[in-house]
Amino acid sequence: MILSQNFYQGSTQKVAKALLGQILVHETPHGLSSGRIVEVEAYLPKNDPGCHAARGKTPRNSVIFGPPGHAYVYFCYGNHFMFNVVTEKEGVPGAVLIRGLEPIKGLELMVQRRTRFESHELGLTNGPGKLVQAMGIQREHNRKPVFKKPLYLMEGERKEKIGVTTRIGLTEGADLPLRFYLEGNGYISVKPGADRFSPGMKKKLKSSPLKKAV
DNA sequence: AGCAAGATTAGC
DNA sequence: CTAATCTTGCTA
Repeated sequence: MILSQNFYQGSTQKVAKALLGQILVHETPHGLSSGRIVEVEAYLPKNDPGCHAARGKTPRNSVIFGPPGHAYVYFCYGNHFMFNVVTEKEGVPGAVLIRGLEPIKGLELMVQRRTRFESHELGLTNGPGKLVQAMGIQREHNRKPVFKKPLYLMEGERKEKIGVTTRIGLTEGADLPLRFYLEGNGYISVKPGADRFSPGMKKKLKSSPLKKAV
């Protein structure tokens, strides 16, 4: 069953956890590829400086303010796209970033889409930029519904426990525990406990070394 | 109009 | 550890 639009209209954190274990599917002329969601991050409507919507509505982020169940595809660092699903009812800005997939179908297709990097299977979908590439998600998918073909989410299964950590790579709101993942899964982008800083955060730390980031 | 920063990745 | 790479949004 394809997840219906009302699956996404709840609170962002709730939807983020509910998305773990669900299946992301993309049907293209080249074939079908799919993967199970194993890692996500929540971006909240309120008190979340890390959310793109935190500084108000702009042409780029306006889709997060719109109705739930739509894709927010964001171009980052000049090389990579991020795939988010819009949450909350219309007018309330919230989104969930998909950060890790466990490949199910279309492995060949995924490898093909990422061949130029000669990635091994584990490196195929264990990161937001990677899975977007492996699934063949593109700029055009921005603002498209994810409760309709060709790019949509299906009901999956979750047996694993949900782990929680802070979000990865943020300069603002980096201390909030809004990253959720399936414990023990091999397709998690960054292992819990590993410290990693975004270029922006490094710069920030450098300019004020005394100001320790909690 | 110009510039800095960014929800990352791969390669040294 | 750091360059790559380019769009967006802010500042002048």
